[in-house]
Amino acid sequence: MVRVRFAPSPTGFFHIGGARTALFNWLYARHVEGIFILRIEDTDRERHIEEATDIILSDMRWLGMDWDEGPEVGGDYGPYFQSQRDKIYGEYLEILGKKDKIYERDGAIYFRVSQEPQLIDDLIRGPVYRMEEKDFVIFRSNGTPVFHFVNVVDDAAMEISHVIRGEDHLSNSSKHVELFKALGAPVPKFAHIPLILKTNGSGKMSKRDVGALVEDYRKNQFLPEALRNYLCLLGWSPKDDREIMPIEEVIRLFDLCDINKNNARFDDKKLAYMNAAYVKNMPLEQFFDKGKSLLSDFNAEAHYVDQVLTICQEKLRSFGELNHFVSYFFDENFDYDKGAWSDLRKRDPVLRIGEFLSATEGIEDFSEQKLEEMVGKLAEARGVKTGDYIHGVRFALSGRTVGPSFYKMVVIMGRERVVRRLRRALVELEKWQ
RNA sequence: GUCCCGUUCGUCUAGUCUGGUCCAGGACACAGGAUUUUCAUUCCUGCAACAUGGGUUCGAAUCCCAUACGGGACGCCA
Repeated sequence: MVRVRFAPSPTGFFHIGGARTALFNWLYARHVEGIFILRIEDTDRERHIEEATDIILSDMRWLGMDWDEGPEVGGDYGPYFQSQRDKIYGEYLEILGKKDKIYERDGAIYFRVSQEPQLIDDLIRGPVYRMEEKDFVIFRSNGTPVFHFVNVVDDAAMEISHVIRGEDHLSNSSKHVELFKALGAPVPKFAHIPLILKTNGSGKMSKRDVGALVEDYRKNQFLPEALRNYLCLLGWSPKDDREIMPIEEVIRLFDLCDINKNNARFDDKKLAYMNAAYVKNMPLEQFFDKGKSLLSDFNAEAHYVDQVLTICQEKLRSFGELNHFVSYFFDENFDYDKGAWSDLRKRDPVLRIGEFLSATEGIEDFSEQKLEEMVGKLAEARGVKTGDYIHGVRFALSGRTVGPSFYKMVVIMGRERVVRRLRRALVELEKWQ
């Protein structure tokens, strides 16, 4: 039975690198129908463990990862918080004592290394040999156990079969292999996954980098499926050029031996592209639900909101932009974009807006088709391009030169609102000419 | 400094194990163009890489060695 674990330290943040490590563990467990364990490594008692743990649990759930054993779900190998496993650590320390593998110095307990090269059986990198030269502390002089010790004891006690973790731990693995052997426990298989490098600059991504935290993406309304999909592709690929793919398909194909050896640089542009693709392909019902919750501040009629959302889906790249993208639909006091105006003014916008306004009075049916015909006739009669009307009127109605499909926008706004806004624009833009 | 890992377009990658089908494929980004409605949509086109040097071989992106470069680890942090 494959048993893997993700063992974060509750630092108060859940960063992208940790999320990817968790994801690869989860994918592998689901692929082989094994057990995915979440273990909280809270040996550093100084910190606020409850809140910090909640952040990890919440962000993992947001990304769609569930765990078979761990906090809130329990399991036969608990407790799953290291702070509650002192008794177990004491027992394992005794084993090392009986085998004469440890000694005390300055109040701390040291582990005696063998000074022989240790084999790290790595599924991604192949066999790696590394020798640990110096004895190291496993219990501090204040009586608390150290990471290397608790990590190995827990992996042994929880019968972890595969240790999937970041490559920054590869050098630690020689310590850990020695500990497993000294404890008389089977040495697990290892899979050291490549690191995620900063988008700009050198070195691995750290908590302080922009966009390094999962919560940043939640706040900015990224779709979790998109972030997850992107993370799957950082160091792994289906090898057939597919990129946007359902998680079930990733689970079906995922295997440790297909993970890349080299580090990957985080590319926020590609993530943004993926998020846009997910937004565009969202089922309309889901798009409505998500959109409505974000637009609740506008206090607009539900039907109007639905209509606005419907015409915006194809243009929207991120829900983080939704509020701004549609604000003028609901707010009569929108501003006119001065930069856009300077590009527009050579098209005689005030003249076109006036003509458009007069013409709308002549059509009974305020529909896309009629409006399009109307603009076509106007343009022909005046010898200008239809775009001149569209640009000018869009600006009058929204203060911008970009937005959803023009005729759809006009129809949804409705005659009354359109007329009111065009009149206001004529008065204000007159001064700008 | 010591030890460990890595090196294909600017970025993510396919191809490397099982050398010839690769004058290296896809995607993002970027640059042009098209859609007689803007574009932050869609489509098309273009740009662009096997780190370097040796070796093995009829033949090397693919195997071996060295160098360079990048990354990581060397805590009574995790």
